[in-house]
Amino acid sequence: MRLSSKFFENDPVDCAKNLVGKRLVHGRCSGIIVETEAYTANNDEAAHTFNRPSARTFITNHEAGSAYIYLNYGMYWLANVLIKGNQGHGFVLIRAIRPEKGITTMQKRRATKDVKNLCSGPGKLTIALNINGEHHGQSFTKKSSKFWFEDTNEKIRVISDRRIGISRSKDLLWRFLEDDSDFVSKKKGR
DNA sequence: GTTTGGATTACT
DNA sequence: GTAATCCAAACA
Repeated sequence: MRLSSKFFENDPVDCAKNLVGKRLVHGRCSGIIVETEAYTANNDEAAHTFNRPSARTFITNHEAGSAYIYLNYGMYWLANVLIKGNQGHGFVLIRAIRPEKGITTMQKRRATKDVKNLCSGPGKLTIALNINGEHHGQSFTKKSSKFWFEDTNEKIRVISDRRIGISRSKDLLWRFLEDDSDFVSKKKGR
């Protein structure tokens, strides 16, 4: 079952947690999400909404479940889902997936054979799945969507950790990942 | 028009 | 440890 827009009309932090274990599909490639991060439009200094008017405009002009995709460090596309909850809006950054289908295609795109290294980071998975700026603003939840999320029967132990690569609001435990997974960008320190 | 700061990755 | 590389925003 594809996730409908209802799924993304919720609290961004809950959505980030709940997306771990779901399947992300684009074309013939797919994988199980093992790592996400939440960013909220209110009171989160690390979110784009804090100092980017364009991000706030994006929220106003798009539905829950739309893709917010941007170029980071001038080289890597990062994929987010727009979340619009009653309590507040925000984004969920997809940070890592465990590859399922289309592995040879992904290996070619990423120029590596190591499956554990294919999609273990936000910039890596967009390359492997061929997601880029052309997809900015497109929907994850429509019938006509090129990419979408699916429910699964995965039994995954989800743990929370501090978000990675940000300088502000570092102490919030808004990174969600599968415990002891080999497919995440970074395991939680013990 | 110029400067600044990134939600990263691969390589040494 | 650090180079690679570019856009939006802020400033002048």
